[in-house]
Amino acid sequence: MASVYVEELGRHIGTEVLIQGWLYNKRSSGRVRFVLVRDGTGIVQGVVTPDADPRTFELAEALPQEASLRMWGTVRAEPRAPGGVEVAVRRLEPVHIPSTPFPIGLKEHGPGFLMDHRHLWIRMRRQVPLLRIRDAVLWAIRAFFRERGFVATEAPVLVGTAVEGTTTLFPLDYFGAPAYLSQSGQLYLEATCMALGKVYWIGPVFRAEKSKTRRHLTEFWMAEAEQAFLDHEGNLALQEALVRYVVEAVVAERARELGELERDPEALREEVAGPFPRVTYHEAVEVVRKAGVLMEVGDDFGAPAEDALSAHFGRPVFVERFPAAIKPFYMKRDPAHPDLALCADLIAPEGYGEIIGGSQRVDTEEELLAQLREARLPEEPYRWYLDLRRWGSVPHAGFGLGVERTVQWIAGIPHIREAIPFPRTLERLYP
RNA sequence: UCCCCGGUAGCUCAGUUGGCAGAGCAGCCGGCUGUUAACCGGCGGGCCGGAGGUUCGAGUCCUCCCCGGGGAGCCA
Repeated sequence: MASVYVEELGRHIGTEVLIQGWLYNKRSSGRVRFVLVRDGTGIVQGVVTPDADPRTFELAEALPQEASLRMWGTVRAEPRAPGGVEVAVRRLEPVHIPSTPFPIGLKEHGPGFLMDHRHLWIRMRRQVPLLRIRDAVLWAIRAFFRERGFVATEAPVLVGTAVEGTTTLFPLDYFGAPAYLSQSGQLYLEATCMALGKVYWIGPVFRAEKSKTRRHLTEFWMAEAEQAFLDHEGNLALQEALVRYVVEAVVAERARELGELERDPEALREEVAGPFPRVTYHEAVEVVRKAGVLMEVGDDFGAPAEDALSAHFGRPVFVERFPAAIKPFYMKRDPAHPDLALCADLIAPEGYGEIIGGSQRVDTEEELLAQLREARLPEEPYRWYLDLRRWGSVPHAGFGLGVERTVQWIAGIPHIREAIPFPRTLERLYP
């Protein structure tokens, strides 16, 4: 008999099926025993009565949590069941019976304990739907870019040049030469977009920031896009379309999982329904100050400032045209205001922080040399990058979207460490 | 790097002005024919993070260290 996944059971009502999975929980009321079996797509309750064979009836009482098993039985509609169906069990067959109790119970645990057992924690309620939502976010990003003719490409993870400041790089020894783990694939995407027109990649990037907050990881995934002949305005339109597309796709494909996380899909939809508000850096500073958060013009937005913006607009909001002095060297200046950069950050609603940073890039060698000098960066490591401005340079723009922050926002979870299977944080490299 | 909170049973925690180490869950044994983190009865389970100090006496007070969590700065 071919096996069936829990998520498909609704199509098999009245027939006998085989389910292969793990024992999530069991309950007993004397002569009626209940086994909750999970298989990655969902959890279903099997009902075992003395009508089943004696071995099966005994197993329903004796199997410990996380025993792996095969379960044969008839699917029936059951209004009391969370998924609407349950299985009248004919036979249980263990695949592996643990000899020691599973460390993670169904009651509360502390974050330290759970993180020590992350490799097992990912099997539990909340973690499974969360990782399924992450999957949907990643597929939606790929689908969006594919529909628009972007070419999926790759940037190296081992690099010899820093994109941003060198203090946040992980250094390593590359056969005796200094090298780093990449903080961003952007510079390389600028090169590939001159070859392929419009490109994107999704990959891991690394920041050696000593950040201990609920929205930081040292290793996280970025979805970065770069398009030739795209200007600042077009860049914002692209980002807005992407974020709306991703939210709509996740709401459509993972409504059940959002429900399991008690995330209201309609509230999410509403947040991305209309055009995203846009404010300039200077307007944003005013909003933040009126909200009572102290900051000076010329400062970057801290977490309290982002939260104030987020609370004020209640939807994703673009903050554009930051002072060039607080932004990286590769951003093009606003021709009307040379002290401002043609850039924007997208701040997620509900205090989830910045999820996108993007800009139009410098497109002449002279400007780039001048801005490298202003940033006190050496010219030599950027020789190849300067080359891009020597042969057929064009206006171009792009952005990077933080995948985990996006998952965190869409899933509505308080801590970013649950938005990736194996988070890397300041004090944690294991498991 | 700085600030705040915490570390007691496998897990989550309580532990009074310093005076015999506790509960719930998990485990084991038993009960219950519809349970939804089921419920009911019983049993076992401790280097109170580590070192030093104060004291007749320290889980409790003091000092230092280690570990975890939250936040700042920085960032997506």
